Amino acid sequence: MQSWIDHFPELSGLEPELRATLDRQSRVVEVPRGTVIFGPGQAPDAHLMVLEGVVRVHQVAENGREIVLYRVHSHESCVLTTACLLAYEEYSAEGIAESDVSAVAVPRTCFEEMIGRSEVFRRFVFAAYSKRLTDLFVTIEEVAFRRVDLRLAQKLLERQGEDGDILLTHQQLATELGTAREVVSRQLQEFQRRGWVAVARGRVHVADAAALEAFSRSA
Amino acid sequence: MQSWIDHFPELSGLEPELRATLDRQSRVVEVPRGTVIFGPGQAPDAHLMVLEGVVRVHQVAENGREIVLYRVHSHESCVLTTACLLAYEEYSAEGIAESDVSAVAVPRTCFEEMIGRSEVFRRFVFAAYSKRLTDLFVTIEEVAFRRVDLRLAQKLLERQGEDGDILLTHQQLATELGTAREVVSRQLQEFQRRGWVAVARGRVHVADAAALEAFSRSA
DNA sequence: TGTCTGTTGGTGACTAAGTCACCGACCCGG
DNA sequence: CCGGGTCGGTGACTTAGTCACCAACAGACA
Repeated sequence: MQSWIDHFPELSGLEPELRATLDRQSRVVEVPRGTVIFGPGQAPDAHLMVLEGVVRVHQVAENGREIVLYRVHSHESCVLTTACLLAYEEYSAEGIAESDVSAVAVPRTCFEEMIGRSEVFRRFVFAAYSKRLTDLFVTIEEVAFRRVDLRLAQKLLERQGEDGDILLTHQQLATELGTAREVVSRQLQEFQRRGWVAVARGRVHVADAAALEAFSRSA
Repeated sequence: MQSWIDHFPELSGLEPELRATLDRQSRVVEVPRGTVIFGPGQAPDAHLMVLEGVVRVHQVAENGREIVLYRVHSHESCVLTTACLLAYEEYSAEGIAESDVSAVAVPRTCFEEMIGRSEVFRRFVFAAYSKRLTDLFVTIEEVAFRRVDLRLAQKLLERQGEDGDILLTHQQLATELGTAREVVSRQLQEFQRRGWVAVARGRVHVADAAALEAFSRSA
């Protein structure tokens, strides 16, 4: 039998009976790009596991500035929905479907049953939690200690497409790094002067990935 | 019967049978001040719940700079040990006993049994996880967007003792905020000039808490 | 008691980053 | 082809972090 569960390698060892329960009680949901999945005042009612697409989690400060905390990709579990579910806590962070997303919604009762009865499922969930914690540790270290030019170079490499293009505005890049638009503009100018990128309205083209790579590693 | 479990209000509703199991299988450990509880290359072998004392979790960058991520206080659970236990992941963060600590060590098997069988215990653990995530979100926002002088003022208020004294060096305060020692020194000078604090070697005295408070809220 | 040593904090000069105000170029709908 | 909104560029300025260095201090010890 073919099921979404097959797409999650960590769940391959799931006990047959529990696997059937999970399959029966969960359902696939489609979320259009741009939907706010959770955020201040919006608690979800099920545990979400992403099948296809990307969810971006970011923090918005009162002064309006934003920073991207992390992303949830295909075949990852969105622990923040879980945390909301189980601890009834309020978050200032917001989760947005960055592309059209298809995900599996596991109802609360089913989630709890799985956690209780399956070692495999438990390990899956806790692994997702530790990944988030580690991601956040790294983010904090980068924001606190690493120079913006190095981080920008790295981000450009991360987010370039097949053709080396990045379809983001300077403001969006600034949000990725938690810095200001002007800073990104100036750094991109410098990168362009050095021949590493070509900038156009709403787009950055990586022209010399090797040089950017070397630069981003240089400290 | 008197047990350490009584000190954890979230566990008060624990099912009697499970409570007995937990009590029987766990043991209290004493950890002297300064002990590295977990860190790169040091995975713990049990889930830790703090009875008395404080554990500081901080991140050390390659360049040697440090930042305090969060603290685990009495009657809180140290989720990072759990994450290590269940996900076998490596962390760059380090946990240190900031004072003499007494804690309860719950062995892995017992922890898993409790998670599996008790809704109350499950909720306790997940609540601890969400608290950590939220703490980290706030930390990131502060580091990325808030001025150091405001954050320093806030930190001084947080960490002053009964008598208004803070027994930390400028370097230690800098680590609390993830900034540089010189920056802290200069800000403290300015605070002293304004009559808000009195600085001495290895010590800062809060002289006008109200003014610091107003200042730290001023943006 | 004086000396030595490691720790702590002070300082100036400089670079990096963030802020503010403003402008011009571009894009799309009408 | 006009007009409003978005996007990016710029100069002047403030805030933060870095670097190199020194002086004051505390505790160990001869």
